[in-house]
Amino acid sequence: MITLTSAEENYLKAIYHLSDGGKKGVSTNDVSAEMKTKPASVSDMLRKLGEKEVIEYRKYYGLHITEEGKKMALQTIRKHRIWEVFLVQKLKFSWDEVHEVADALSHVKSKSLIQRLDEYLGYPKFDPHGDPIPDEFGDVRVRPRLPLNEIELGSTGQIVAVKDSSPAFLRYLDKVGAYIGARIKVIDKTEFDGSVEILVDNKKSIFMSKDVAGNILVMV
Amino acid sequence: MITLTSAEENYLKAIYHLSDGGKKGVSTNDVSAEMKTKPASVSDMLRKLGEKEVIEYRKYYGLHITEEGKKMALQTIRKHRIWEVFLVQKLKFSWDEVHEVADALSHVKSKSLIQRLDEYLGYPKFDPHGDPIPDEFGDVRVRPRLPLNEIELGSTGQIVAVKDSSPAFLRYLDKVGAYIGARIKVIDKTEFDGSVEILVDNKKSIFMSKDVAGNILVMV
DNA sequence: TATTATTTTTAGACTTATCTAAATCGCTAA
DNA sequence: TTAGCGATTTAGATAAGTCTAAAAATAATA
Ligand SMILES: [Mn+2]
Ligand SMILES: [Mn+2]
Ligand SMILES: [Mn+2]
Ligand SMILES: [Mn+2]
Repeated sequence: MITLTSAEENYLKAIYHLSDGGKKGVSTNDVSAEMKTKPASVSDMLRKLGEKEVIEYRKYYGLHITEEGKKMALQTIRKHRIWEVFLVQKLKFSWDEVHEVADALSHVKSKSLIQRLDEYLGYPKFDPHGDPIPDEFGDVRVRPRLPLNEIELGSTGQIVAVKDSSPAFLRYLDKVGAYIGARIKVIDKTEFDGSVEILVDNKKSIFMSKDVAGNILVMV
Repeated sequence: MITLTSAEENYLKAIYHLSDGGKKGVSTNDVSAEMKTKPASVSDMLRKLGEKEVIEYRKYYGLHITEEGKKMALQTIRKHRIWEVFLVQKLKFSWDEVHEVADALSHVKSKSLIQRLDEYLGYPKFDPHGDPIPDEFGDVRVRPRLPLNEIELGSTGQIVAVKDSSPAFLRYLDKVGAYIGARIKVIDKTEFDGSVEILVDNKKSIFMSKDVAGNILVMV
């Protein structure tokens, strides 16, 4: 049975995201940028993760996550997202405050803690940012979703997730009144700059830049 | 502002308990036994805690906890006990399973997490083992309480806490039907071996050895 | 009080995770 | 085809927390 330290779990989770769920190879510098640690530290960590066979690592050529690595990354992601649900739903944190705390909580080692928490929360399928929560086997419920700026003029849909979970972006969405679950309709699109205007819940109209719209994911 | 690592917090908490809340001095070996680490490791840690002035440490002569140290220990204890309440009340852990997990959770660094959790739980005053939860200023609600074996024959009272929180002891209490909050009456005492017999909630009679009775705390 | 026993500390080693500085590799542009 | 640049790894250092073995200090006992 492979066990990972908290640091190893964090690196593996970052690698899973960078590799787009295992589809792409990842470089040392990619990981360095994501983890905000120096490339030298990353090299050392990649060697360790390679020895534990959660990644396939070739010196100077980057890495690929293994099937075992994917499984473990998904379990870490599962814990992280379940804790985020708890913090927002039960403790009334706002969705821009939970990432760091959930990270710390997700490293607490206990067989039953996450099962019981999951049960307590009613087996949530998505986290506060709309990201799917893998089940205990690592299976993920995929929802087809598109960036808001790619939705056709006149179409309706529902905001289901955000690509950017940074506090700055999330607080901006709070300010303008966009939220996960909102029903939207695209009422104007400007080709020139890619900006869009949407109607939220048939009430409020919001104008947003292409940049913002590209980070909002919609299910049509 | 003094900050402690998780290990330092754990040592300081142990020291607080060993010193009976600051009343007694504590030796290196005491701490070693409590923490299950070697005396050599303890010496090193005591030096660090001394430098941070949470204890007053004289080589070869043991230590005394300082006022600042007491405050910090009480905050760690507060977090630990609040998490224990959460695990038992909300996640349905049994009271013999929560200590380790609560320990890990209590080291998560976040200004607001414990405040919000405390609020969510309705500001509990006691943990699942009947131990008082210090408030955010470190103030503790003291309840006068006596070991069950020191209660007079014929007296009534209420079980309010346990001295021994080991899983083995707690599971034994579960088995015989003793629990925090139970109304009891001492219906027999044997001078010879110190054993007692009690009536729980005017229904069930329980016979217990002096050893067991001495670890049950009663408010008369 | 002198010797022995116990307690405590020091010295040196190991592990994990990080850094800086220096060396090395691989790719690309001349 | 090779010089040079950027990416990557290696080497060596640091910090925290632990250990074992040995030294030193204190306490107990004869
Ligand atoms: Mn997150
Ligand atoms: Mn999230
Ligand atoms: Mn406890
Ligand atoms: Mn407790």
